[in-house]
Amino acid sequence: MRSDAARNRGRILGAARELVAAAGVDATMEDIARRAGVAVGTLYRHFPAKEDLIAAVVEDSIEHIAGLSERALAAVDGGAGAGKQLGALFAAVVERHATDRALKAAAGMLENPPAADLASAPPGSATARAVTAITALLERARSVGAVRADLTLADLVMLLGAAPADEAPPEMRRRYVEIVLTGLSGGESS
Amino acid sequence: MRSDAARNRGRILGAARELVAAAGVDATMEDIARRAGVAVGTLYRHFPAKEDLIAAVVEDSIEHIAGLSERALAAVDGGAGAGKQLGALFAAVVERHATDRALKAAAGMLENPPAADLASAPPGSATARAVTAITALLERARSVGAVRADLTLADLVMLLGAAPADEAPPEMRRRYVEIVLTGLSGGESS
DNA sequence: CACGATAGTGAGCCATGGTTCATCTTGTCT
DNA sequence: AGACAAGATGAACCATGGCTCACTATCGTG
Repeated sequence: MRSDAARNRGRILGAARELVAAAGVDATMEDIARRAGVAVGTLYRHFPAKEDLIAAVVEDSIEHIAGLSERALAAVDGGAGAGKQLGALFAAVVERHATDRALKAAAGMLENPPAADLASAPPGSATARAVTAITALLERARSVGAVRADLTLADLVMLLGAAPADEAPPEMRRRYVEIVLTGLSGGESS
Repeated sequence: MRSDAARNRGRILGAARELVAAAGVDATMEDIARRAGVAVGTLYRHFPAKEDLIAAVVEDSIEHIAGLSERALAAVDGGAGAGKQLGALFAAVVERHATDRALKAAAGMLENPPAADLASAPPGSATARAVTAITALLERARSVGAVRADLTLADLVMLLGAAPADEAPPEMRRRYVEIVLTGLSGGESS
C-alpha cells in the first residue's frame, strides 16, 4: 500500500470516529470527507460503502468495551468482588454508550434476539473478547449470589442498549444505572 | 367545514395513526396519503406541515396513556394497592410503547430534562391528565413504602422511554419490566 | 527521470421525501 | 340550476445524501 493511501486511511478513520461518535449512522460521507481533508471519492476507495466505514468505526468502539471488560474480570480477585466489578463495568459502559453513538449503531446491527449473534461473533474479534470476559464475570457474580441467579448476557445487552443516550442529562444516566443495578441484584419475585 | 373535508380529515388521521404507529416519524406523507385514499396535497390542506400531523397522532396516543393512568388511579382503593397498580400501569405502558411508535415520537418531542415540559403541559391536555394521574398514584405508592422514597415522575418517564421497542421479542420486554420494577421497589443503597 | 500503477478528485447521477401551486372538482347556498 | 368558495389533485420543485466515474495527481521503482 502506498504511503499516502495509508495516511489518508488513517485520517478517514479518525474523522469517522469523531463524527460517528457524535451523530451515529447519520454522519454523512460528505462531512467525514471534509473533516479528513479528502474528497468523498477517497472514502469509497478505502471502504466500498458507508456501511463498511461504519463497521470499521464500530469495531474500534467495541474494542474499547472489550478492554474494559477484560480489566474488570482481571480485577475481581485483586480488588472488589465479582458483583462490584460487574456493577462498575455496567456503569462504565453506559457512560461510554452516552458519549459514543457508534455503540448505538453497533446495537442496531444486531439481529434479535442478540444472544445468537453474540455467540457467533468471529473468534478473536473485539465482540468475542467482550462476550467472553463479560460471560465469565457474570458467571462468578451469579455463583457468589451477587446478582439474581437467572441473569443472562442477553439481559445485560438489553439493559445497556436501553440506557439513556447523551441527549439526556448525566444525572438521568446515573439514576438509570442505580435503579437497574438494584433490580439486578435483588429478588426473583414473580 | 364541508362534509367531504371532515370525512377526509378523519381518513387521514386514521391512516396516519396506523402508519405512524408502525414506522414512527419515518412514515412518509406519500404513504399516509395513499392509505387514506387522498392525494398528498390534501394532507397539507388539513395540516400545514408533517410535524403537525404527527403531533395530532401523538396526542391521540397520549390520550390512551392518560386513560390507562386514570383507571389505574381509580382502581387503587377498589382493588390492589398503589404499588401494584403503579407496577401494572408501568407494564401496560411499556407494552403500548412497543406497539405504538407514536409514543417514541412523543418522547422525542420532549426537551431535556422532561420534567419541566411535563409540568407545563396545557391544562386539560392528554399529557396534563396523564401527569396528574401518575403523580397522584406515585405519591400514594411512595407514602405506603411500595416504591423507593426518592422515586420521581421524571424517573418513570425515563424508564418508559428506555424500554425495548417492538423490534425486540416480547419476553425481552417482560424481562425489562421485571428487572426495573424490582429496582423501583427496592433499597435506597448508594 | 520516466513511466505505469496506485490513489485522489469532485461534479454529477440517482433516489427519497417534504412541500407547493396552478388547475380541476365538488359541496352548498340561493 | 347556477355560481362560487372550499376542497382536492398530483406533477413538479427543492434539498439531502449515498454513490460513480472520467479525469488528474502522485508514489515508487527500474
